[in-house]
Amino acid sequence: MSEVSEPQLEAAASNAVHCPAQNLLLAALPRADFEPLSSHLQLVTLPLGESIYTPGEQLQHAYFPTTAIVSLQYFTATGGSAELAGVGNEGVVGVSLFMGGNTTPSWAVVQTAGHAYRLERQLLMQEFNRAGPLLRLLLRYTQVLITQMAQTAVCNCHHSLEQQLCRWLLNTLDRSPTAELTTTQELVAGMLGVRREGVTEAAGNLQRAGYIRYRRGHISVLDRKGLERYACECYGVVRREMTRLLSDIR
Amino acid sequence: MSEVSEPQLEAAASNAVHCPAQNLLLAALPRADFEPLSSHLQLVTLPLGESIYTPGEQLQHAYFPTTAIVSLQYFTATGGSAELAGVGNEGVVGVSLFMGGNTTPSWAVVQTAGHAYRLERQLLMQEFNRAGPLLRLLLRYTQVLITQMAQTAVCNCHHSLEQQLCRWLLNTLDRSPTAELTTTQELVAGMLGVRREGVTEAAGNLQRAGYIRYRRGHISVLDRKGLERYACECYGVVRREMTRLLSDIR
DNA sequence: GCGCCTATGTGCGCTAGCGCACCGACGCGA
DNA sequence: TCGCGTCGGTGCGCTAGCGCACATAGGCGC
Repeated sequence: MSEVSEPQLEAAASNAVHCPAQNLLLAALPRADFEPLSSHLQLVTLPLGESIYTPGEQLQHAYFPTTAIVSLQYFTATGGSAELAGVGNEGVVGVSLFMGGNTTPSWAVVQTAGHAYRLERQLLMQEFNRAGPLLRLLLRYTQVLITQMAQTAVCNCHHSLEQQLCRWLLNTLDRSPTAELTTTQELVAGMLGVRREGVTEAAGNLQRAGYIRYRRGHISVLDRKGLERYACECYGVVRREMTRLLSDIR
Repeated sequence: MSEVSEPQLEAAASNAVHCPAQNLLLAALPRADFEPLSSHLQLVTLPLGESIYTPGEQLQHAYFPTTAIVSLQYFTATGGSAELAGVGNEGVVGVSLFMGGNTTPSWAVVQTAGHAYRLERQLLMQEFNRAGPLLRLLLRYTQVLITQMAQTAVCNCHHSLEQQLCRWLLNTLDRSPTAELTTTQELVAGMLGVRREGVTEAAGNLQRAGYIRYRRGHISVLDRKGLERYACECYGVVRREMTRLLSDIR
């Protein structure tokens, strides 16, 4: 497990290409509600493997990813692991802040390096407690997160490793700007809670089928439709629920 | 799947032994916040197998179980099923009401017949939108639900059928007044997302070990400590999180 | 008390995925 | 350009749990 260190604050000069509206939740916030927060949003760089939070750790910030992808993971007492859900620019890391628990038994680990805006706990809670659009937005998103976890539970139980891999690839693809993912089979195995060798085999099959191509730490998706056909229902269920819950907000 | 019918409203005469405070969330509500709701809480009888809600169904009530136990379940396209979480007198069925989605892709099915108080959507939302203790209480509980689902996902992935059975028995036991559970191995199999025969074998082992005894539709827990030792960490994680999140409310 | 429905027991072949061991080879950094 | 660390490929025996088929038996309703 990587050290828990402070994410690096961006120098103001490099902010030019970044903007809070790259995060869909922040973008969905009415101007009047966004304004008071905007000056307090700090752009941070999230390197691969960084822990955003760990079990029992008191959260001090909520993170709104723009280009980074964060994975909510649990690590078992016997060294196993499993991804519970992923968070990209459609969401926020740290729902336990406003749900009231402040910590969780799981980790939030950066799965794809990138950027996020973070907001201090007090400021988030101030705005949240005004019971306005931010509250509604965050609760809606939390329901999306619940759906993801539920579907992960089902998928672990009933679907083959290959189907799960398809689901995972599609989910990650939806949060990526390109069709090229930077990750190793070892990391993917950790997400799916299976052996690395199992992923090798499944990925090999998908490559032979022409859906993906990979080499040392990179996976390119060649045929998205193909993956969708191969994937189990779980991908679609979460996808639909995500659009349903988050689209009519804007 | 059983028909979705209106739960039976209790005749006023039989209310004597029932009381909203049997539900821990309602009991935790300060008097001033409980009062305006109290006259609108309807006692309902929930028979085994009844659906409280189904995928896509617009929820009209939230249900606060007292003696009933409700199971949140997902049914796959291929006829499989899995329990995502259970709800007893510690919680509420229908969090999607106040989370804003109003429906979920899953079912809520009565797993142990009993009673619940239900509250109309509008009334719940009125009180919820006042952003007072009820809101905080319900969000806290929702985090407990999230923890349950997360742990279910992990457990499905890493722990043996026997361990999962122990976890399930303990969870159900915690929500039951007696050490005698009324359920069939077939139903339990549906909850755990495994074959009925698998449950027969696992339950047989637990019986041989002296932890439980069962006969046609009944399971008695003889040695709770034994089950706890045999169970995986998942039971404890959820249990601790539940006490942490819900105890300091009262 | 009888009959039947439904819950439970059991056996058997099968498969997915595990655990382990070891190899090959890519590509980064010096 | 070389070396080495990390990533990916492969083989093998093993086990948990599946799918199916069928036997047994508890207990409810008449």
